[in-house]
Amino acid sequence: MKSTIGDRIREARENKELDQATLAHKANIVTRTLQRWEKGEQIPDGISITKIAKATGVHPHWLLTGEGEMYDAPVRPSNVFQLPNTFRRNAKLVELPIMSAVPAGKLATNFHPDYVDDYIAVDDVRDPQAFALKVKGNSMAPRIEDGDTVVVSPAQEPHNGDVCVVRVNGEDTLKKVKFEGNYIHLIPLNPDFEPVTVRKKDVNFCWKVVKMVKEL
Amino acid sequence: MKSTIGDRIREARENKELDQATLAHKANIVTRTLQRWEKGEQIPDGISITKIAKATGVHPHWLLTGEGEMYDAPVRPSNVFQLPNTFRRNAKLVELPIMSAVPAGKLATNFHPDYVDDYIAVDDVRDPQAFALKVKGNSMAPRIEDGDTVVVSPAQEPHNGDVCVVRVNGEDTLKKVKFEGNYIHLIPLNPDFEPVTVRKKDVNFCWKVVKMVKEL
DNA sequence: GCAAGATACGACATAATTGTCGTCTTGTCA
DNA sequence: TGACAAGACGACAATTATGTCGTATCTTGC
Repeated sequence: MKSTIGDRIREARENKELDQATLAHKANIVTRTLQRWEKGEQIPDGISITKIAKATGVHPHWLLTGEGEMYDAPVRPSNVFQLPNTFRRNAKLVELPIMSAVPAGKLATNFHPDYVDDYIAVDDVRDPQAFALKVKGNSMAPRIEDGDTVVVSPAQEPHNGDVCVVRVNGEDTLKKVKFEGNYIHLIPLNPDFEPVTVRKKDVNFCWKVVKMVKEL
Repeated sequence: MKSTIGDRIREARENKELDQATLAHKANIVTRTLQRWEKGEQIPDGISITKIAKATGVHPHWLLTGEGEMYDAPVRPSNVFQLPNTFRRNAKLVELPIMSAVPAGKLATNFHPDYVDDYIAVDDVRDPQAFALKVKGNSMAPRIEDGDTVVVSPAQEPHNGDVCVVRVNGEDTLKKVKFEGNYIHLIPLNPDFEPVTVRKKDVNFCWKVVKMVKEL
């Protein structure tokens, strides 16, 4: 039972948590057309496939053929650890690896599989790249405290006000972000800490936090 | 000046030395349609693109977008699979992908990331292109046996007496090598097998084996 | 020059895709 | 219960792609 282009378009869209109208708009087509692709009633041309791939962040090769990697390797911590796709496709409850971020400076081993020390079960996380992190430090207190676990979803676009895991020049922090031109403001929730403004080009990645788990 | 899908179709076809009629037949379309694609007058749908890619042996991703590699690398595995550099920098302990070589004949898919089935941790391997292979066959017994894992370092120049992974006319073997003019002697360690002499130009690659891991 | 093979392209009918509009269903939430 | 968002889908016209046929151009080798 192999998947069709339509199936993969839908999977890519749902992983990004876009509705049909939004994705259609991004790809510069109308909703009805996207529906027909997803239903397998019609087949998109090459240029449209490229647009869909760009809008959903998946690899065009995967979208086209179903072979190879769904997402680009560099951003996916999944080459470190990945659950089989079949495990997630029809599952609302998934198990995610918990990585412990090592102290800054030891960049090379950050998010290394050797640092997977536990797993957490969460529901409704569809991003196959999602994983969990143990928080160190109290800059986000009281909402997020030292020792809490956060689930990050790299596939999702971060927006103003979102809490994100941000790596700036090799240093990882967990902050609320605000975008302004070429700069990003990193705002701790804890008033004991000062907001920081960094240049976008200094940011290695900015991953949206979609869930937070606190152990009592 | 960027190339279009049509340009790439033509390039792929000409590299394979197919005429329009032959390729069109392979892809189950008519010549006129192929002409219109190559001229950029019309745009093929996704399924057609896949067929063209298969018939010409190029990567669908390249055909579609012009990005990435056109072909599976015959001499260099780095584009096939590479761990992000950050995972290796300053690291003595690295994790390498284990590729399983698929049967000869399926040359194009040899060492393809889809065939990465496991990882092995080794220390002191600095070649960022290094990867691991599961050995098939017993021609190197008793020192290297079927099922063992070897680490190859394509960046290193092989010399007389080194054990290498050699691909001759599409067939992979693991032998001790000895260079002599335009010829290479491939010497099995197992006396049950005979040495073979091949011409250098028939050798697709010759990669030095730097480590061998045996599971007990 | 001539023949053969490969490519190019116009014209036309057919087939497929797309955009637009309207209606229907389902699930969610206040 | 009603309002609303997301999705599904039928119908129609407009657009685009495809197949078929005929003819023209261009090498290449004899």
